[in-house]
Amino acid sequence: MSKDAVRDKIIEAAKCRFSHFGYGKTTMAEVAGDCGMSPGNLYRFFPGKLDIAEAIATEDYERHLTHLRKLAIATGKDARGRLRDLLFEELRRTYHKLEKDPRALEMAQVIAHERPQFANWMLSREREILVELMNEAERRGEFLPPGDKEEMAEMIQAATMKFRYPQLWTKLTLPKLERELDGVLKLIVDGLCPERAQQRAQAEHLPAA
Amino acid sequence: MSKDAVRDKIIEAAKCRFSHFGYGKTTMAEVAGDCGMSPGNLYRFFPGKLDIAEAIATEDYERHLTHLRKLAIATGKDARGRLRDLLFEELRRTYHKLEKDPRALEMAQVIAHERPQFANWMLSREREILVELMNEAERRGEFLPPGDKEEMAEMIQAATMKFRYPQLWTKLTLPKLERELDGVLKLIVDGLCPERAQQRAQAEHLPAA
DNA sequence: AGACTGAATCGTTTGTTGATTATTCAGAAA
DNA sequence: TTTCTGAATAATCAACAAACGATTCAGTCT
Repeated sequence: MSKDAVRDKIIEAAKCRFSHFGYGKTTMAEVAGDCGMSPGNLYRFFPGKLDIAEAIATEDYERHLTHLRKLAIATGKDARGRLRDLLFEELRRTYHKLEKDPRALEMAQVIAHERPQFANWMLSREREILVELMNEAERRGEFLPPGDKEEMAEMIQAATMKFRYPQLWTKLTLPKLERELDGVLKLIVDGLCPERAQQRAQAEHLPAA
Repeated sequence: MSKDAVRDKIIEAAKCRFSHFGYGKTTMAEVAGDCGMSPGNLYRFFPGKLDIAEAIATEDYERHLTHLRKLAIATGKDARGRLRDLLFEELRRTYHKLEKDPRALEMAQVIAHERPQFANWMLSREREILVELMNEAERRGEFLPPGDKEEMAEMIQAATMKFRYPQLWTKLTLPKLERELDGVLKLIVDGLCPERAQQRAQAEHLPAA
């Protein structure tokens, strides 16, 4: 069997154990046993237990990212709608995952705690997609984000941080979170700047060109 | 001595102990001793140890709120500048407090954990100030926040959540946080909506009224 | 030689016991 | 009667020991 195939087998076995009994209650010996190998041999494929969990999380997140990418460039929606879909999908996914599945919550917490860089990696991958969304918007002439797109993506992430790991921050229910996210989206997209409304009022008084 | 005076004395003694030895390492017997009374007697003034901590935090936060209120209606700054001052003050205060003072961090964590409602109370008090800021802006004709002000304040808080307890979320340094907050503020105030820029462009082509 | 095993190591978790301390309350003092 | 005390209670914490399990590596197998 190829090295990669063995790796996948280990990931599968671990995924099964982790989701059934939890990360903490799964031993390396058990995973090795499920794969028909000795515990020591696992270390030829992964540096440690945590790295197996990380591999599982990475695989899962990559799947999620391809989904988000589709939303980012979907036809039949304007840029605002696509951004909304993106952010809502993100919110719903983590909400449901952490809500109903204590195993997933445990893994998320362990990884967040032991591998702080992992969260940064996820954010940066998602930022790429936000940039894609803005590039697509520019291509379609929908959007004129002032300034650097990468920086804009960073700011969107900062402003929507509350909705990224919702249950770590608040005890709000999903509907409430969704209403708030809609509000923040509106804030981000429309702004509340003074000239804005003045301009809009001005524009309404112009004769239709 | 009046009941209130005794209460204050207890708060003073506890504040002294908490800031010197920490909440966990301070016993009710010690606080009572400092006040020249028996431990049991404390319970005629406070329901429990945690309530003393809460009273201290409340007092401290009220002081902070009056400071914020001044910033919210300060003359010589436009609404945007006042909002910026407000949010920056909030960020700097908590950053420094939690950064250099492990005792304050401990108290914040204990209260946040045992009295989840307290954080909500703080948010709602701050929201009042945001509403004041917007009312003042309206009075001065600086601002035209569309829609309900209370709701707008809620959204501003949601979008700036990351900067409220910065060290719980990230390991970013204060300068980086400040740069990000500026970016988010820009996002909030200006928005990145398509029409916005179009309108601005349009407005530039208008003859000066 | 390279792939693998499994016993030994060593850090972590778990469980236990004793001490400490928040909280209560029967009664003493005012 | 009201205010306060301090011993009694019950919950929590700290320290220590035992068990467990991640990781290593000397040695076996192919």
